[in-house]
This record gives sequence, structure tokens and C-alpha cells, in this order.
Amino acid sequence: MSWTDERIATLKKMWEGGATASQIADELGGVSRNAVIGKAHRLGLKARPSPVKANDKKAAAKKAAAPAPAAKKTAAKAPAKPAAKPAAKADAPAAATGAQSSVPSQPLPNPTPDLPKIVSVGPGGFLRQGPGDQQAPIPPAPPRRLVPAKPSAEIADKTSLLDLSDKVCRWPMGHPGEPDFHFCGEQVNPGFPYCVEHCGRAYQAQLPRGARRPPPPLPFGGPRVR
DNA sequence: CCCTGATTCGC
DNA sequence: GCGAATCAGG
Repeated sequence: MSWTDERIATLKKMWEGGATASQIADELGGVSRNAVIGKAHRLGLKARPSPVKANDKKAAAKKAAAPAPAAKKTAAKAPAKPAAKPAAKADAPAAATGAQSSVPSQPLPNPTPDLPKIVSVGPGGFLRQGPGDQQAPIPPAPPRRLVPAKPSAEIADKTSLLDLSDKVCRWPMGHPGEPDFHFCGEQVNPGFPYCVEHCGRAYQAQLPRGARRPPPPLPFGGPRVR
């Protein structure tokens, strides 16, 4: 697979949105986790909380000490190759949804504290939430069902990839590869690939500087939102 | 063990 | 430029 503009765009969005390299690779398909990371590097967007570099203090120290071990590494690598490396590539796509249950914590610093929650119902009757609402804590049990749970009606008028046209909003809903992945399908805002609502999401107006808050990266804003 | 991202380096 | 191999921390 090659890195088309769209694939790069998806990579960027997801990477900046906090998705892990594995997830991104998974969604893009045809690429490995390493490929994603490598590409991310080349795109210059490497800065992101990583498990290995989580150390604040050591990060600087490590950087300084990096060159020396590096040389050692290459030297050791060249002469002999241990071989025998169990390929851990084949990730079972079986449990696409449930498998990666570990959702990376959203690094976004409380994006919209003041704004009303953006919760709306799309064409298919599904619930959509803003990225800031992903981990909406509802511990005080309000016995309220948010989703009608009508799979049949839900899948009825979905806008699939094949249904896309320049008349229809291309905003992705859900994630590629999942059974209910589809597109918004609303009538587009003339001149844009999205409907009016999603244009507002895609093209964030630049507020006067000083009055800006970290904008929610979208789509693919967060890991697994539905 | 699994996961993660970072880095190197042959292609 | 690409990505497998490898490293290294959690």
C-alpha cells in the first residue's frame, strides 16, 4: 500500500487524536504498526505521549546518552544475527470491536468545559457525541437508555462507501471495517464535502488569538467512539 | 508475556 | 520514502 493523501490525512487525524499506532495501522489496513510510526515520524508529528518515553527526567538524560549506545547497537547488529524471531504480526481481526478494549486515555485537556454537550442523532438514529464527551461519566446511575437499540432500522439507511457522492456528506461515522461503519449522508454544504454541521467540525474557525482552546481533532477524534 | 512508541538502516 | 528489525519502557 502507498501513502495516499487520504491515508496520510487519516493517519494524522488519528495520531493527533490519540489513537495508538496499532489502531491506526489497523484502520488503514495494509500497513504495519511500524509503518505507521515510521510515517508519523517522517511527517514530523512524533511528539506524543509514549510509554517508553513517559519519563520526564530520563528523557533528557537518555537523549544525551543516546549516541553512544547507538554505535554499540549497530556494531553488535552487523556481525551476528540471532535470527529466530517469532513474528507477532498476525493480529486476529476476529474481535475487531471488543479486542482492543483498552482505550487510551484521552489526553485532551477538557476541551469544552462551558459548552453544552454536543449530542445529536444522525440519519440512522444512532447517537453521536463530541470527542470531549467520550468518557462522559455517568456513574450516578441515571437509568436512561440513550440508544434505541434498533439494529435493523439502524442499518437501514446507512450511507455506505458506495453511496457517497458529491451531494452527500462524507463525514465518517464509526470506524472502517466495523459492521456499522458508514458516512453521515446528509446533504452537503454546497462547495464542501460535508454537510453544514460537519463543516463546522471539519473547519474550525480560528478565534481571535488568546481566546482559543485546544480544538477537538476530528474525525476519528477518539478511539472507538459510537 | 503483552502492549506502547522510537530509532536505525537496508532497501 | 518506506518499513522490518530492533530497542526500550510500562
